[in-house]
Amino acid sequence: MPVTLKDVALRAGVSRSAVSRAFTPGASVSAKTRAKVERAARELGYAPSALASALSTGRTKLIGLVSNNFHNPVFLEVFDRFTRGLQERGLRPLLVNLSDETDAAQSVRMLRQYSVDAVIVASSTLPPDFALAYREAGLAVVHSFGRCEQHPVVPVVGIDNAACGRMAAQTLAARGYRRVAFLGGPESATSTQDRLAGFRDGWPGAPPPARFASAYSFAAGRAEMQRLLREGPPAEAYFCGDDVLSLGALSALRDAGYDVPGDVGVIGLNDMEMAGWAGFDLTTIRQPVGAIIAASIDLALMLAEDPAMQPETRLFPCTLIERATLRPLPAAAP
Amino acid sequence: MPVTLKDVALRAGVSRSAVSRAFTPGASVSAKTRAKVERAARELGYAPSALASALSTGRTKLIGLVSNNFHNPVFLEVFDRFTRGLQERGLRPLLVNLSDETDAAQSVRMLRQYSVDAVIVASSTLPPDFALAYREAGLAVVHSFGRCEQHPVVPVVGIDNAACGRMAAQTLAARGYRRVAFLGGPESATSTQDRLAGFRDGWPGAPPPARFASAYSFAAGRAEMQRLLREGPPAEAYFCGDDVLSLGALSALRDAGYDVPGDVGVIGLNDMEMAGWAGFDLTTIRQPVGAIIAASIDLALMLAEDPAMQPETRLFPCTLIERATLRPLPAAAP
DNA sequence: CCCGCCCTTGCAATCGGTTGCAAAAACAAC
DNA sequence: GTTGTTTTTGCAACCGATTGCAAGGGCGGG
Repeated sequence: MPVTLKDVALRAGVSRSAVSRAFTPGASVSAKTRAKVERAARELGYAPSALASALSTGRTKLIGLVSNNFHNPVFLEVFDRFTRGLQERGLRPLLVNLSDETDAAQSVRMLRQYSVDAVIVASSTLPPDFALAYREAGLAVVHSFGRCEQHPVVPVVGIDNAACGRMAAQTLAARGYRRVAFLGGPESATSTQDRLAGFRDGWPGAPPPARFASAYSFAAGRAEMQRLLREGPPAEAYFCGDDVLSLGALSALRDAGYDVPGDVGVIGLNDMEMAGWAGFDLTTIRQPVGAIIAASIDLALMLAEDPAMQPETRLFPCTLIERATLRPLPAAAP
Repeated sequence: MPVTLKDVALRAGVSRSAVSRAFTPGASVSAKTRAKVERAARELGYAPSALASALSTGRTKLIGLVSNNFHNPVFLEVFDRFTRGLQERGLRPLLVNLSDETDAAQSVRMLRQYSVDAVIVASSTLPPDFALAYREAGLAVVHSFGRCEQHPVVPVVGIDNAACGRMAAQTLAARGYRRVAFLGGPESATSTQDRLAGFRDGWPGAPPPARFASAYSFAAGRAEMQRLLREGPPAEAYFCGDDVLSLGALSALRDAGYDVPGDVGVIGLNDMEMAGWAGFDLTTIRQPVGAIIAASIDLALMLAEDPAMQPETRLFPCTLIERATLRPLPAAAP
C-alpha cells in the first residue's frame, strides 16, 4: 500500500539512488532525471520515510520537548511557540509530560529509543541536575526557563531571575511601599530561590519575609495567601513569583475584603496573556517568552550539530509592564 | 557511540536474533539466553532503536496529535491528559500545531513521513472534512471534540452539542429568564452551529438571537460583548459557546456596569479549570474531557489495529455545574 | 542407547532509505 | 576524432532492527 522509493524508481525508470538524490538537496542529479523522478513521485503520491532515512543519516528531525508544567496557563503559550518554531525549521516536537514522575531515567530511555536530535527541557521548576541526566545519556539538551549559572552544565536559556527580583524590589520601593513580602512558587524551584534572593538583594530595608506556594498554580497561590491572611494583616505589597500565583493571591485578597491596589499592591512575573485580561490588569514583569524559545531552538540545533559545544547561558532582559495592581509612582518632587 | 543490538549480541555471545527475541515479549527464548542478553544489555546501557524496529514491524508507536487551538486554556488540560494517556499506553505524541495553516496536505505529508500509527485531531473548530483528508491519505484518524454525526466519515468522540444547547436553554428557562441570547465562537465552527441549534430547539419561546465571536478566546468574547452592548441593552442571560468566551463576555459586562448575575446571567460550556477560580465562579456545562480523551485514544488504537473498522461516534453526557453567574432556581411552588 | 518431538537458535532476507566508489556519459578543448 | 575533465549514474554495502525457515540441541519414552 505505501509507496516506496523503489516504486518511484521503477516508474521513473531510474535507479533507487537517483530517486534518493533527487530528494536530497545539494546532491548530484541532472535536471532531466530530477524532473522524471519528481513527476513519478507526484503521480504515485510518494512521501519519503523519515524513519528509514533517519536510520542511515542518524538525524530524525525529532526534538524531545519535555515539561512538567501543564497547569500554568503560560505554558500553553510556550507550547504554541515551541511547536511553531520547530515546525518552521522542519522539525517535529515529541512531547513528553513529566507530571507523573520526576525520574529522568524513563524519559531518557524513551528519547534515546526514538533517537531525537535534541531535547529541550522547558521548566522553571526542575533542578539543573535534571537536564544533566539527559546530557550524561549522550543527548543534546537545552534547559529553557532554567537557572542561569556562571558555568552551566548544560546550555540554559532564560531570564536573570535575581535581576527580576531586584527590579520588583526597586519598583515597589519607588512607589513608596515599606512593608513588602515575597510570595513564591515551590521553595525547591531554583526560579523561586533566585527571584527571592534578588528581591531581598534589591530591597533597601531589612530582608522582606517570604512565603512559598506549593506549586505554580492559581489554587496554590490563593491557598497560600489565605493562610497568610489568617495569620495576620497582609503586607503593603507582594512580589509574586509568577503571574498565575499572583492571580490566585489577588482573588484571596479581594475575597477577604482588601482592595488592590488600594489596600495591597501586587506585582507578578511572566506577563502571560491572562495577566492583561480586563478584570485582572496585573502589573507584572514581562519575560520575553518568544525570544527565549527561539534561542532555545537555536542552541538545541547547534548542540545537535556539535555535541562538544561548550554549554553557554543565554539571558534575556525583562521589562516592567505597568497595569493596575500597584499604586502609581508619586509625582516627582518639584 | 550508540549501543546497538549487534554489540549486545557480541557481548552476550549469542546471535542478533536472540537479542531481538529477548526483547520481544512472547518470542521463543530460553531463560538462560534471556538472562545472558539482559545482563549484557544492562551492562552496555542498551536501548533498542524504535526507528529501526518500526521499519520492520510497521508500527512506530507514534501518535500524531493535531490541534489548532493554542489560545483556549482548556487545551492545556487537553494536552496534559492526552500526553499522559498516551504515555501510559507506551505511545508517544507527535504534536502538530495547525495555527498557521488550515491546509491539511502539509501535515498529512509529514505525518505519513513519520508513519505515525494513528492521528488524533483535537479541535472543535475544524470541519469534519479536515479529518477526512487524513483518512483519505490512509492514516488512522480520530476526531476528538468534533461534530457527532449519525454516519460519521471518521470516528468522532465528543459531546452532543445540540443536547448541550438544549440543556442551556432549559436551565435558563427554569430560572425564569425570558429574553436570552446566544454568544458563540466562530460561526463556521460546527460546535458553534450545533450548540446554537440545540439552544434554539430547547428554548420554549421564539428563537433567541445569536452573535458570534471571531474565535474561542477571551479577547474575542469580550470584544463581541462590547460590540453588542454598544448596540443596545444586553439580554437577560447569555448562553456562551465556551468558557473562555464567557469570561471575556463577563468582563465586558462588568466593565459596563452590569452586575452578574444580578442584571445579566451567563452560562458557559466546558468547565475548564479556570471557570471554577474564585472571582469567576462561572456556571457552566461540563464537558467530560477526561473520558473523551480516553475514548479517543482507545478508538485510535482500535483503528490502527483494524483500518477497515467502521467509523463510529462516541458521545459523552454533559452535566450542569452550578456556580454563581446565573440567578438561583425559584423556590418550588408549594 | 536410540528415536522422535519440540523448543532454541542462527542464518539470511527484509524493512526504506543513504552513500562511497567506480563506471559511464557528457562536455570541452585540441 | 581523440584526449582529458567533470557530471551523472548505478551498484552494493550499510543503518538497526525483525522474522521465516531450517538446523541444532535437549529431553522423554521405549
